Amino acid sequence: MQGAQLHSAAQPGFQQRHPQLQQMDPRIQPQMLQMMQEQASRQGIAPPEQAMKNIQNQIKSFYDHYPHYVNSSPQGASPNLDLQHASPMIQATTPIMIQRAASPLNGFLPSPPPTQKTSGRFVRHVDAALMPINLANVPMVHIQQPATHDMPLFEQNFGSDYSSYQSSVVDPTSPHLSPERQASMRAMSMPTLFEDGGIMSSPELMAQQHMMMAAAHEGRYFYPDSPMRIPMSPREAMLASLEVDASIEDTGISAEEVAAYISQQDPIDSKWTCLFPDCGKKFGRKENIRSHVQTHLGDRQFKCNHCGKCFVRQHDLKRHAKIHSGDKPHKCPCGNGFARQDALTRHRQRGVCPGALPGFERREVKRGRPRKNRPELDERADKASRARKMDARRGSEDADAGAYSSSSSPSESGGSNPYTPPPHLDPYEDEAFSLSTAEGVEAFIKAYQDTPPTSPATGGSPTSASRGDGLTFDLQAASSPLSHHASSPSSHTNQPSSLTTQAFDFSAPLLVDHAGSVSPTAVSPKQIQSPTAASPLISNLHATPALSHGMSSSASSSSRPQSQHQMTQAEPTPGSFADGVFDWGAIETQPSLVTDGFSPVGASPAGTDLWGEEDLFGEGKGEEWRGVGVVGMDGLGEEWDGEISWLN
DNA sequence: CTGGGGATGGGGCCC
DNA sequence: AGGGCCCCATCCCCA
Repeated sequence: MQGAQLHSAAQPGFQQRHPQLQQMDPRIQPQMLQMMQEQASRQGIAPPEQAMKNIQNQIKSFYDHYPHYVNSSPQGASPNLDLQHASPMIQATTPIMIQRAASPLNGFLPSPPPTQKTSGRFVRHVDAALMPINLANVPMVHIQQPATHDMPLFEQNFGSDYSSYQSSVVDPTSPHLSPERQASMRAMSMPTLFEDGGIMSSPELMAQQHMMMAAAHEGRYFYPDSPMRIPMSPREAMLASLEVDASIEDTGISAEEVAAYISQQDPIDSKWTCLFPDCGKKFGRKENIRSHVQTHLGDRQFKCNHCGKCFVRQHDLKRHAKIHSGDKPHKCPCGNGFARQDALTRHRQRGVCPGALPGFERREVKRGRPRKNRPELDERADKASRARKMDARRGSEDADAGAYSSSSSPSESGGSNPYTPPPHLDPYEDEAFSLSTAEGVEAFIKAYQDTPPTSPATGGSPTSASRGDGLTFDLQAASSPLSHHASSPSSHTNQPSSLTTQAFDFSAPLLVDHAGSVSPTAVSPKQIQSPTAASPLISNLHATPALSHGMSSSASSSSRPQSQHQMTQAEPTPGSFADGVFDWGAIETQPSLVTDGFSPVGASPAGTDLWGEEDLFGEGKGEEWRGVGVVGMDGLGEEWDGEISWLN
């Protein structure tokens, strides 16, 4: 706003067209106007009359506010001379960012002396970056060397309160800056004023900035090019030593104000108490409570120029500044890197990787919501067996009573949906469904069956279930061996005669070949199938009963469109996928596993056993593989382990 | 789509 | 000055 006014304040002929500026205030020097003219001429925008008046008012306001800049000038009312004597920081040909947005005359008028209290406890945060590029936003100010060597010392002019100066050291070539940031800073570097009466080019400026940073790095906290070896202020030196793109903000909060919130040291515990309302924290060290109170007051003087965040302590600023470099020097043996040591320590203490620290056992990395606690396989099999016995008994009773419709429509089967387990039922947690008694099982099954359908259902039947594609599975054949197998899961491995059993045992993988027959042989993901053909194959499989696990093989083979299946016999790959990937849990640990979600395929007569399929795609162990998984759910609401037939 | 839960980023603060 | 702990916010993954 103000900047925009200044922005339009100058153009060629500006001085001639507006002599009233000097007429109004003789302190306005020709050089000053010349500066404005030069600056504005680069902007190329004509000043409206109102803008000129605004400038007049602003200049007048400035000198009304800081009259001593006129009176104290050894050479009369010369703002320019005041500039030279104002501060060695300004006098030195050093890139110092003067951020005093409160005055639109940045770079033209001397910085005011340390103010008395400015804005109470509120932070008077100044961010030049928010201002448009104009006269008020000249980030780099170069002032020529003073003609005289008897300039006043920095401290004489400004006392010890350097914090009143919102200055910063900016090094666009800092290795801590990203290339993008460096480029942007180079682009933002404005020509420098007053350098030998002219304008200093950006490369020269950057070279000097680099010199100063180098000096700071070597512990020589003087402004370069200064024959007087003008020392930096302590804060400037501190920032220079940090070698970060930072600046010091004037928050307007005095030390006295901070101290006002610090109690006297407790004679008993030798601690200081924070007097800020509703705080009362105690601190054992004065400096700690001081910075604590500063956080209350918002007295954050250390500003990161990269993101604008401010900190109470320079230590925090320095630590923060590292995040902008993207550097993560703290490496874990697992390959992860961290910007901070404590982050690495925490990571290794979690035991989520091979780099776990001694004493912190490595555990499986599993992000996201964990699965429901599942009993061991034997326990699940036992419970499922009990459930199926109940299922079979219920099924036969219902068959006698004609309770099940042979229709595939859920509405025709009384709305019961065998694919929709009641979400509120958990037989492991709900005492109302104690599965140790027949009544409990009955209650569970009934509640299960009464659950309204929430997805397309195929209905239930004492002897069959129908898929959406019209294929009917022999559920009687499925459920009976299941019960048998569930009680002795290991007795059926690799026995073609117990295909339906294997479908829910999942202790061995199955392969559905082009003929529709199911092979229990352990198969490799490297089924012979071109990657391009694999994808449509999966969709075809999904639409057809290619996954006949859990159903009779005759049913699946009879309806398979054989032309779409070009699989050949798989080769067992011991030690590879065949060892573990066919276990559902192991599958999930494979990276990049993608599934299309559960698609119901079949159900037991009483609806207590469900099974469906999932298309799968994954990458791992240097291979890319696709497959179709089968997952079952027993009458207890528990998932069975799944199974995958690898297609490529 | 939503919510739960673990991992990480990062600030406050202590030592 | 720097390391480390605590805590909170956010991200990410999953059900």
